[in-house]
Amino acid sequence: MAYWLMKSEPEAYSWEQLVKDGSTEWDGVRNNAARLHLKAMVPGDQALFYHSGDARAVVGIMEISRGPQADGADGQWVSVQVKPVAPLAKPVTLKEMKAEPRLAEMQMIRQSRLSVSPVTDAEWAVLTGLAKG
DNA sequence: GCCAACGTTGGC
DNA sequence: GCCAACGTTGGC
Repeated sequence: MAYWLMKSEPEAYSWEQLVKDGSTEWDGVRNNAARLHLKAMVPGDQALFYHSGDARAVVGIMEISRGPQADGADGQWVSVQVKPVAPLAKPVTLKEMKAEPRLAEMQMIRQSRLSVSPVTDAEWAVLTGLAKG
């Protein structure tokens, strides 16, 4: 099983909204690197939900509930379906992540604009550990 | 409000 | 095919 990190501005679509909705289509991604990550997703994979903008923290864990399908008329882009698994007991802020040496190589730290990025098993363990406080 | 990073567009 | 200009994202 693979791990991912997906970001959204809470003003656009928040974790709370996802919980309310029960699941959502993660669409509108129009970046090639992010597209490749979406295409690599398999149902059952887990993903961190990161709030960008003012919040700047990982707030919850999602599961990929359906693999990639075409997003848009030209078939060039894809979306996946996600559902919430659990909120983090304690959100992990970007500041904490940057202060943690074991997360220094995280793709989202190295390339902050990338909206969908892979997370290694080790990084996942560290991050969920931080979330327990 | 500013700026860095990065992607895209368009002229050549 | 190159590269300057421009737009967008996201952190500070």
